[in-house]
Amino acid sequence: MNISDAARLSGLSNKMVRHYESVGLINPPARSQAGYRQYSQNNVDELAFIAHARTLGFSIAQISDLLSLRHDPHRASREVKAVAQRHLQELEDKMQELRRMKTLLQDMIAKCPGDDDPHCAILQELEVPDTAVPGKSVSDPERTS
Amino acid sequence: MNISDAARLSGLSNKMVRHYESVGLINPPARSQAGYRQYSQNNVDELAFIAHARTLGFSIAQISDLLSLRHDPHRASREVKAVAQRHLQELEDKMQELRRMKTLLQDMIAKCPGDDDPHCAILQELEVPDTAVPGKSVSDPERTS
DNA sequence: GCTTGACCTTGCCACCATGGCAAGGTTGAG
DNA sequence: CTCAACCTTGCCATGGTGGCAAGGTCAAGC
Repeated sequence: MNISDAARLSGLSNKMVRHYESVGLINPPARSQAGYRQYSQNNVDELAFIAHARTLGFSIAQISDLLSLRHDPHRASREVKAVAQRHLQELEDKMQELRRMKTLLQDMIAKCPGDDDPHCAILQELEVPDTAVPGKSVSDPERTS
Repeated sequence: MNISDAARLSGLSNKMVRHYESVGLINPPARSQAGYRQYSQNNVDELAFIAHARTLGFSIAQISDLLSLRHDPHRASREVKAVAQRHLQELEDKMQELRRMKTLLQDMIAKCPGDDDPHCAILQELEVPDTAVPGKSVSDPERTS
Protein backbone atom coordinates (compact mmCIF):
# COMPACT_ATOMS: atom_id res chain seq x y z
CA MET A 1 0.00 0.00 0.00
CA ASN A 2 1.32 3.43 -0.95
CA ILE A 3 1.25 6.44 1.30
CA SER A 4 -1.98 7.96 0.00
CA ASP A 5 -3.97 4.85 0.80
CA ALA A 6 -2.39 4.49 4.21
CA ALA A 7 -3.11 8.13 4.93
CA ARG A 8 -6.71 7.92 3.78
CA LEU A 9 -7.40 4.76 5.73
CA SER A 10 -5.85 6.12 8.89
CA GLY A 11 -7.37 9.57 8.66
CA LEU A 12 -4.11 11.46 8.31
CA SER A 13 -2.65 13.53 5.49
CA ASN A 14 0.25 12.19 3.44
CA LYS A 15 2.24 15.04 4.85
CA MET A 16 1.71 14.09 8.44
CA VAL A 17 2.44 10.43 7.79
CA ARG A 18 5.85 11.46 6.46
CA HIS A 19 6.23 13.92 9.29
CA TYR A 20 5.58 11.33 11.98
CA GLU A 21 8.18 9.16 10.34
CA SER A 22 10.70 12.00 10.18
CA VAL A 23 10.36 12.78 13.88
CA GLY A 24 10.74 9.12 14.79
CA LEU A 25 7.18 8.55 15.98
CA ILE A 26 6.79 5.60 13.63
CA ASN A 27 9.35 3.25 12.16
CA PRO A 28 10.30 3.94 8.57
CA PRO A 29 8.16 1.63 6.44
CA ALA A 30 9.48 -0.65 3.73
CA ARG A 31 10.24 0.93 0.39
CA SER A 32 9.50 -0.23 -3.12
CA GLN A 33 12.34 -0.41 -5.63
CA ALA A 34 11.44 3.09 -6.74
CA GLY A 35 11.66 4.31 -3.15
CA TYR A 36 7.90 4.49 -2.53
CA ARG A 37 6.88 3.92 1.08
CA GLN A 38 5.00 0.61 1.49
CA TYR A 39 2.50 0.28 4.33
CA SER A 40 0.97 -2.82 5.88
CA GLN A 41 -2.34 -3.07 7.69
CA ASN A 42 -0.37 -2.97 10.94
CA ASN A 43 1.17 0.28 9.84
CA VAL A 44 -2.26 1.66 9.03
CA ASP A 45 -3.59 0.60 12.42
CA GLU A 46 -0.75 2.38 14.12
CA LEU A 47 -1.33 5.50 12.03
CA ALA A 48 -5.02 5.41 12.88
CA PHE A 49 -4.11 5.10 16.55
CA ILE A 50 -1.98 8.20 16.17
CA ALA A 51 -4.75 10.05 14.36
CA HIS A 52 -7.20 9.26 17.13
CA ALA A 53 -4.77 10.31 19.82
CA ARG A 54 -4.23 13.59 17.99
CA THR A 55 -7.93 14.35 17.95
CA LEU A 56 -7.78 14.03 21.73
CA GLY A 57 -4.94 16.55 21.78
CA PHE A 58 -2.13 14.25 22.84
CA SER A 59 1.26 15.66 21.91
CA ILE A 60 3.73 13.81 19.73
CA ALA A 61 5.79 12.98 22.80
CA GLN A 62 2.80 11.60 24.65
CA ILE A 63 1.74 9.58 21.64
CA SER A 64 5.25 8.21 21.50
CA ASP A 65 4.76 6.98 25.07
CA LEU A 66 1.35 5.57 24.22
CA LEU A 67 2.75 3.71 21.23
CA SER A 68 5.47 2.17 23.37
CA LEU A 69 2.85 0.98 25.83
CA ARG A 70 0.64 -0.21 23.01
CA HIS A 71 3.43 -2.42 21.73
CA ASP A 72 4.47 -3.67 25.16
CA PRO A 73 2.58 -6.82 26.19
CA HIS A 74 3.94 -6.46 29.73
CA ARG A 75 2.62 -2.93 30.22
CA ALA A 76 0.53 -2.03 33.24
CA SER A 77 -2.67 -0.14 32.46
CA ARG A 78 -1.60 2.14 35.30
CA GLU A 79 1.09 3.56 33.03
CA VAL A 80 -1.33 4.24 30.22
CA LYS A 81 -3.72 5.86 32.63
CA ALA A 82 -0.93 8.05 33.98
CA VAL A 83 -0.16 9.39 30.50
CA ALA A 84 -3.83 10.12 29.94
CA GLN A 85 -4.17 11.82 33.29
CA ARG A 86 -1.17 14.01 32.62
CA HIS A 87 -2.76 15.06 29.38
CA LEU A 88 -6.08 15.64 31.09
CA GLN A 89 -4.33 17.94 33.51
CA GLU A 90 -2.83 19.86 30.62
CA LEU A 91 -6.24 20.22 29.05
CA GLU A 92 -7.61 21.52 32.31
CA ASP A 93 -4.76 23.98 32.66
CA LYS A 94 -5.45 25.30 29.20
CA MET A 95 -9.14 25.58 29.93
CA GLN A 96 -8.37 27.43 33.12
CA GLU A 97 -6.24 29.90 31.21
CA LEU A 98 -8.93 30.35 28.57
CA ARG A 99 -11.51 30.86 31.30
CA ARG A 100 -9.35 33.58 32.84
CA MET A 101 -9.06 35.36 29.52
CA LYS A 102 -12.73 34.89 28.79
CA THR A 103 -13.84 36.33 32.13
CA LEU A 104 -11.68 39.42 31.79
CA LEU A 105 -12.72 39.91 28.20
CA GLN A 106 -16.41 39.56 29.02
CA ASP A 107 -16.10 42.14 31.77
CA MET A 108 -14.46 44.56 29.40
CA ILE A 109 -16.98 43.93 26.65
CA ALA A 110 -19.81 44.53 29.09
CA LYS A 111 -18.37 47.92 29.97
CA CYS A 112 -18.00 49.05 26.35
CA PRO A 113 -21.07 50.91 25.11
CA GLY A 114 -20.54 49.73 21.53
CA ASP A 115 -21.94 52.88 19.99
CA ASP A 116 -20.60 55.61 17.68
CA ASP A 117 -18.70 57.32 20.47
CA PRO A 118 -14.92 56.89 20.65
CA HIS A 119 -14.99 56.28 24.40
CA CYS A 120 -14.35 52.62 25.05
CA ALA A 121 -13.65 50.77 28.29
CA ILE A 122 -11.87 48.00 26.41
CA LEU A 123 -9.17 50.33 25.15
CA GLN A 124 -9.00 52.03 28.53
CA GLU A 125 -8.43 48.81 30.40
CA LEU A 126 -5.83 47.65 27.93
CA GLU A 127 -3.90 50.80 28.81
CA VAL A 128 -4.08 49.97 32.50
CA PRO A 129 -5.21 46.40 32.89
CA ASP A 130 -5.01 46.58 36.68
CA THR A 131 -8.54 47.92 36.78
CA ALA A 132 -9.63 44.45 35.80
CA VAL A 133 -7.22 42.65 38.13
CA PRO A 134 -7.87 44.01 41.62
CA GLY A 135 -5.37 41.63 43.21
CA LYS A 136 -2.47 43.18 41.34
CA SER A 137 -1.21 46.51 42.64
CA VAL A 138 -0.04 49.35 40.43
CA SER A 139 3.69 49.16 39.86
CA ASP A 140 4.74 52.53 38.46
CA PRO A 141 3.18 55.31 40.57
CA GLU A 142 5.80 57.89 39.55
CA ARG A 143 4.30 58.11 36.09
CA THR A 144 1.21 59.66 37.66
CA SER A 145 2.92 63.04 37.30
CA MET B 1 15.39 54.94 26.55
CA ASN B 2 17.02 51.76 25.24
CA ILE B 3 15.17 48.58 24.44
CA SER B 4 15.78 46.84 27.76
CA ASP B 5 14.14 49.63 29.73
CA ALA B 6 11.23 49.85 27.34
CA ALA B 7 10.78 46.11 27.52
CA ARG B 8 10.93 46.02 31.31
CA LEU B 9 8.52 48.91 31.70
CA SER B 10 6.04 47.46 29.26
CA GLY B 11 6.25 43.89 30.49
CA LEU B 12 7.64 42.42 27.30
CA SER B 13 10.94 40.77 26.47
CA ASN B 14 13.51 42.58 24.35
CA LYS B 15 13.00 39.86 21.83
CA MET B 16 9.31 40.43 21.48
CA VAL B 17 9.70 44.19 21.23
CA ARG B 18 11.97 43.66 18.23
CA HIS B 19 9.63 41.01 16.90
CA TYR B 20 6.58 43.29 17.02
CA GLU B 21 8.58 45.87 15.15
CA SER B 22 9.73 43.36 12.53
CA VAL B 23 6.18 42.22 11.80
CA GLY B 24 4.98 45.82 11.50
CA LEU B 25 2.84 45.88 14.64
CA ILE B 26 4.66 48.97 15.90
CA ASN B 27 6.48 51.70 14.02
CA PRO B 28 10.25 51.45 14.02
CA PRO B 29 11.47 53.68 16.84
CA ALA B 30 14.15 56.33 16.51
CA ARG B 31 17.74 55.14 16.53
CA SER B 32 20.78 56.52 18.28
CA GLN B 33 23.89 57.25 16.24
CA ALA B 34 25.13 53.79 17.13
CA GLY B 35 21.91 52.27 15.86
CA TYR B 36 20.33 51.61 19.27
CA ARG B 37 16.54 51.75 19.33
CA GLN B 38 15.29 54.76 21.29
CA TYR B 39 11.90 54.56 22.96
CA SER B 40 9.67 57.33 24.27
CA GLN B 41 7.06 57.08 26.98
CA ASN B 42 4.45 56.91 24.21
CA ASN B 43 6.27 53.94 22.76
CA VAL B 44 6.32 52.26 26.15
CA ASP B 45 2.59 52.89 26.60
CA GLU B 46 1.90 51.28 23.27
CA LEU B 47 4.11 48.31 24.13
CA ALA B 48 2.32 47.92 27.46
CA PHE B 49 -1.00 48.02 25.61
CA ILE B 50 0.26 45.20 23.42
CA ALA B 51 1.49 43.24 26.41
CA HIS B 52 -1.90 43.50 28.09
CA ALA B 53 -3.72 42.50 24.92
CA ARG B 54 -1.46 39.47 24.62
CA THR B 55 -2.31 38.31 28.14
CA LEU B 56 -5.93 38.31 26.98
CA GLY B 57 -4.96 36.12 24.06
CA PHE B 58 -5.51 38.62 21.24
CA SER B 59 -3.57 37.68 18.13
CA ILE B 60 -1.06 39.98 16.51
CA ALA B 61 -3.55 40.75 13.75
CA GLN B 62 -6.26 41.63 16.25
CA ILE B 63 -3.87 43.78 18.24
CA SER B 64 -2.99 45.54 15.03
CA ASP B 65 -6.67 46.39 14.64
CA LEU B 66 -6.90 47.50 18.26
CA LEU B 67 -3.87 49.75 17.88
CA SER B 68 -5.39 51.40 14.83
CA LEU B 69 -8.57 52.08 16.76
CA ARG B 70 -6.58 53.24 19.75
CA HIS B 71 -4.86 55.87 17.60
CA ASP B 72 -8.02 56.91 15.80
CA PRO B 73 -9.86 59.73 17.58
CA HIS B 74 -12.85 59.21 15.29
CA ARG B 75 -13.29 55.55 16.13
CA ALA B 76 -16.61 54.16 17.24
CA SER B 77 -16.48 52.00 20.36
CA ARG B 78 -18.66 49.61 18.38
CA GLU B 79 -15.64 48.71 16.30
CA VAL B 80 -13.51 48.00 19.32
CA LYS B 81 -16.26 45.91 20.83
CA ALA B 82 -16.57 43.95 17.60
CA VAL B 83 -12.89 43.01 17.70
CA ALA B 84 -13.22 41.92 21.31
CA GLN B 85 -16.32 39.90 20.58
CA ARG B 86 -14.66 38.12 17.71
CA HIS B 87 -11.83 37.18 20.01
CA LEU B 88 -14.27 36.09 22.68
CA GLN B 89 -15.89 33.80 20.16
CA GLU B 90 -12.50 32.32 19.34
CA LEU B 91 -11.85 31.71 23.01
CA GLU B 92 -15.20 29.99 23.32
CA ASP B 93 -14.50 27.84 20.29
CA LYS B 94 -11.22 26.77 21.78
CA MET B 95 -12.84 26.00 25.11
CA GLN B 96 -15.49 24.00 23.32
CA GLU B 97 -12.81 21.95 21.60
CA LEU B 98 -10.95 21.43 24.86
CA ARG B 99 -14.19 20.40 26.54
CA ARG B 100 -14.79 17.84 23.83
CA MET B 101 -11.34 16.37 24.31
CA LYS B 102 -11.66 16.49 28.06
CA THR B 103 -14.99 14.67 28.11
CA LEU B 104 -13.75 11.89 25.85
CA LEU B 105 -10.53 11.58 27.79
CA GLN B 106 -12.31 11.45 31.13
CA ASP B 107 -14.58 8.70 29.87
CA MET B 108 -11.61 6.69 28.73
CA ILE B 109 -9.71 7.25 31.94
CA ALA B 110 -12.71 6.14 33.95
CA LYS B 111 -12.81 2.86 32.05
CA CYS B 112 -9.12 2.11 32.56
CA PRO B 113 -8.51 0.01 35.68
CA GLY B 114 -5.09 1.55 36.23
CA ASP B 115 -3.61 -1.60 37.71
CA ASP B 116 -0.76 -3.97 36.80
CA ASP B 117 -2.75 -5.67 34.10
CA PRO B 118 -1.98 -4.83 30.46
CA HIS B 119 -5.67 -4.56 29.59
CA CYS B 120 -6.54 -0.90 29.11
CA ALA B 121 -9.66 0.74 27.72
CA ILE B 122 -7.70 3.82 26.74
CA LEU B 123 -5.53 1.94 24.30
CA GLN B 124 -8.54 -0.01 23.09
CA GLU B 125 -10.56 3.09 22.32
CA LEU B 126 -7.63 4.74 20.59
CA GLU B 127 -7.65 1.77 18.23
CA VAL B 128 -11.35 2.29 17.51
CA PRO B 129 -12.34 5.70 18.80
CA ASP B 130 -15.93 5.41 17.55
CA THR B 131 -16.90 3.63 20.74
CA ALA B 132 -16.51 6.98 22.49
CA VAL B 133 -18.18 9.07 19.78
CA PRO B 134 -21.70 7.73 19.31
CA GLY B 135 -22.73 10.63 17.07
CA LYS B 136 -20.12 9.76 14.50
CA SER B 137 -20.98 6.83 12.30
CA VAL B 138 -18.51 4.05 11.78
CA SER B 139 -16.60 4.43 8.53
CA ASP B 140 -14.98 1.02 8.20
CA PRO B 141 -17.59 -1.53 9.24
CA GLU B 142 -15.86 -4.41 7.56
CA ARG B 143 -13.11 -4.33 10.16
CA THR B 144 -15.68 -4.92 12.93
CA SER B 145 -14.98 -8.64 12.54
C1' DG C 1 44.24 55.04 27.24
C1' DC C 2 42.77 50.35 27.99
C1' DT C 3 40.05 46.75 29.77
C1' DT C 4 35.89 44.81 31.22
C1' DG C 5 31.20 44.00 31.51
C1' DA C 6 26.81 45.22 30.24
C1' DC C 7 24.39 46.55 26.74
C1' DC C 8 23.00 46.76 21.76
C1' DT C 9 22.69 44.92 16.81
C1' DT C 10 21.36 41.27 13.23
C1' DG C 11 20.50 36.72 11.92
C1' DC C 12 19.69 31.97 12.35
C1' DC C 13 17.65 27.79 14.66
C1' DA C 14 14.20 25.64 17.70
C1' DC C 15 9.62 24.52 19.29
C1' DC C 16 4.63 22.22 17.57
C1' DA C 17 1.67 20.56 14.10
C1' DT C 18 0.34 21.49 9.84
C1' DG C 19 -0.14 23.14 4.96
C1' DG C 20 1.73 24.54 0.51
C1' DC C 21 4.75 24.59 -3.33
C1' DA C 22 8.32 23.15 -6.44
C1' DA C 23 11.31 20.16 -8.94
C1' DG C 24 12.04 15.83 -10.12
C1' DG C 25 11.21 10.46 -10.52
C1' DT C 26 7.67 6.40 -11.25
C1' DT C 27 3.83 3.96 -12.68
C1' DG C 28 0.04 2.48 -15.23
C1' DA C 29 -3.41 3.12 -18.72
C1' DG C 30 -4.59 4.46 -23.30
C1' DC D 1 5.06 7.24 -26.09
C1' DT D 2 2.46 10.25 -23.61
C1' DC D 3 -0.18 11.86 -19.90
C1' DA D 4 -2.11 11.91 -15.46
C1' DA D 5 -1.68 10.56 -11.07
C1' DC D 6 1.15 9.25 -8.03
C1' DC D 7 5.62 9.35 -5.38
C1' DT D 8 10.07 11.60 -3.58
C1' DT D 9 12.76 15.37 -1.04
C1' DG D 10 13.28 19.88 0.50
C1' DC D 11 12.12 24.47 1.55
C1' DC D 12 8.91 28.13 3.33
C1' DA D 13 4.91 29.62 6.12
C1' DT D 14 2.00 29.88 10.10
C1' DG D 15 2.24 32.14 15.66
C1' DG D 16 4.61 33.52 19.51
C1' DT D 17 8.42 32.78 21.91
C1' DG D 18 13.19 31.51 23.38
C1' DG D 19 18.17 30.73 22.59
C1' DC D 20 22.64 31.38 20.66
C1' DA D 21 26.36 33.53 18.13
C1' DA D 22 29.13 37.13 16.23
C1' DG D 23 29.93 41.60 16.25
C1' DG D 24 29.48 46.80 17.68
C1' DT D 25 28.96 50.39 21.67
C1' DC D 26 29.27 52.55 25.89
C1' DA D 27 30.45 53.72 30.57
C1' DA D 28 33.04 52.91 34.60
C1' DG D 29 37.30 51.75 36.87
C1' DC D 30 42.16 51.70 36.73
